[in-house]
Amino acid sequence: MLKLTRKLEYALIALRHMQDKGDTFISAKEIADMYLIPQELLAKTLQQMVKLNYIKAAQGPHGGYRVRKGLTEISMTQFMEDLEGPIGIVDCNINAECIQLDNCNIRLPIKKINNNIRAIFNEIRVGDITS
Amino acid sequence: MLKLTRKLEYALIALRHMQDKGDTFISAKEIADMYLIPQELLAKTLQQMVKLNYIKAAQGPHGGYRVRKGLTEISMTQFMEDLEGPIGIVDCNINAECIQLDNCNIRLPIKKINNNIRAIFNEIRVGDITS
DNA sequence: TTATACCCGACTAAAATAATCGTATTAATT
DNA sequence: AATTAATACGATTATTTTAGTCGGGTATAA
Repeated sequence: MLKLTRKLEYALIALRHMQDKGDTFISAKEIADMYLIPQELLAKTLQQMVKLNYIKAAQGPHGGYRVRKGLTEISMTQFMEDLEGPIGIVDCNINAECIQLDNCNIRLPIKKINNNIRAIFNEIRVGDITS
Repeated sequence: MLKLTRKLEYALIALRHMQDKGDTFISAKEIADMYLIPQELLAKTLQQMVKLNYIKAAQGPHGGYRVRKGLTEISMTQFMEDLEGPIGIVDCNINAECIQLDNCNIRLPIKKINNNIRAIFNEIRVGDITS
């Protein structure tokens, strides 16, 4: 309940590690070995972040990934939703296709809580975690 | 990601419904029918809440459940943790048995976020949702 | 030309969550 | 006393989500 996914954890760990290394390209393997993360899984996450333009990749020997400038300024909400889709503590906050419709008697207060949580992650920058 | 469980939803829906009905005993069936909740599942949740002394049960025909006074004053944190166990957006906030130990480079900032979320639920009373 | 590293889709495994079933017990009603 | 409507509760199954693996491809430095 209320858990972050491993993917997000791995992404943040990798970002922080890369950030520490400045401009040099870091391979997925190096990070995976260092933090005991399954390499293939990490690689996929990194590839996703390349597509999102969060990081830059270089192929071939001595290749790897490095963080793009400015990444640290984006909010955790955006980061998380880019990687994992919309945040919603209950489904009706996301797809609105609940069978209960108006019959639900806790919809509004739950929605408020959801907004509170979103607000937390809006206040936090990726850089607050990775630098 | 960051979802509440159905069990909690069902529990809150049921509590609110019972609260609206005051002192009369409401059967699991009535609530299940009304909100299209699987009856057996709801029943189990209600039984758990009986054990937690959140509600009172009465067996036999015209039996059912009713809310105990004072329930609305307890915090959502307590409520959620009573029903589903400790809140932790990452595992190391709960069982502390992460293979990475000190090697983890995002432990502290994540812990802060976890505290922020817990703080939200500490501020909210069950009654804020069910009354 | 070889070794290293990214790329990417398909697949499998594991864990968490959700739901069901069967049997027993309780108590109001007839 | 029998019936019926309800809770109690453990065991089991099903579903969904999350996590992880595999295989074949492409790029590039040495």
